[in-house]
Amino acid sequence: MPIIPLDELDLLHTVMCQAVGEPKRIQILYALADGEMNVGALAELLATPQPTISRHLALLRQRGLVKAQRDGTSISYSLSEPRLITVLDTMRQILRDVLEAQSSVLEEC
Amino acid sequence: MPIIPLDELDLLHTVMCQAVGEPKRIQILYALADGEMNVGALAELLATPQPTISRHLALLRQRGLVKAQRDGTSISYSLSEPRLITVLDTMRQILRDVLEAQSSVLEEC
DNA sequence: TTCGTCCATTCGGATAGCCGAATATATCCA
DNA sequence: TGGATATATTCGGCTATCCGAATGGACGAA
Repeated sequence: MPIIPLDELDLLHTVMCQAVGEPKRIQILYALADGEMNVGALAELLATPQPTISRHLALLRQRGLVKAQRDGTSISYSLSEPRLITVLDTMRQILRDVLEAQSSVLEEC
Repeated sequence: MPIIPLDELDLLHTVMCQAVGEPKRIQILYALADGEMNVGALAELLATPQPTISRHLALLRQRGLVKAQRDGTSISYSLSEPRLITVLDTMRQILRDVLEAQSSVLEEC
């Protein structure tokens, strides 16, 4: 396989990897996997201040991973890329296997 | 779906997401997808100083995502989780579709 | 044992990302 | 219009992470 250009990997990192590079954002993505939800509901469900939720949503929205739809005075967010949940589920499965294979993985972290 | 505990998501983030949270590390993982390689070869292939490569490899090794095997005076690294490449390929596909669907995704980043 | 090679680690400075608090914007209703 | 609700943005400070340079440690050959 040829080396993938660093430009493409930078883009992959910026758009996809950085998006899941924060636990709270992963939590938001999983919450939206159950269906669209507005900002206030997300803030309450995740027990997180509303500006924090809005900032994370703005980042995900700029990357095209979630969609926003205004509904009166509130705004509902939904996943625009459900495959992202598949990716996260696969990573969770890998995580389980890695932890099982080497239960001392995190001793140095 | 119930909320995934924040503890598990923290672990997922620390072990998996953070591992791919740096373009150079993604490049290393793809290089190792073609077969095991030692540190010097990686440094040359990726045109990167050896200490930088070693630091990234140490992080991946601590998380159980690559394996190290000493061979005389050099050390060969290989993927211990080839599924990680599948995950990255899926993210690249999602990236392509997202960019196609919304070619101005990155205008605000 | 000593040197040369390969790899790992440490240190300091710089940068990027996150959060809380405060503030701004937008929509609806009276 | 004016006020109330819902969401977005900005600002300052903090922490985490990266890199380059220098150093340290391990192995093999002579």
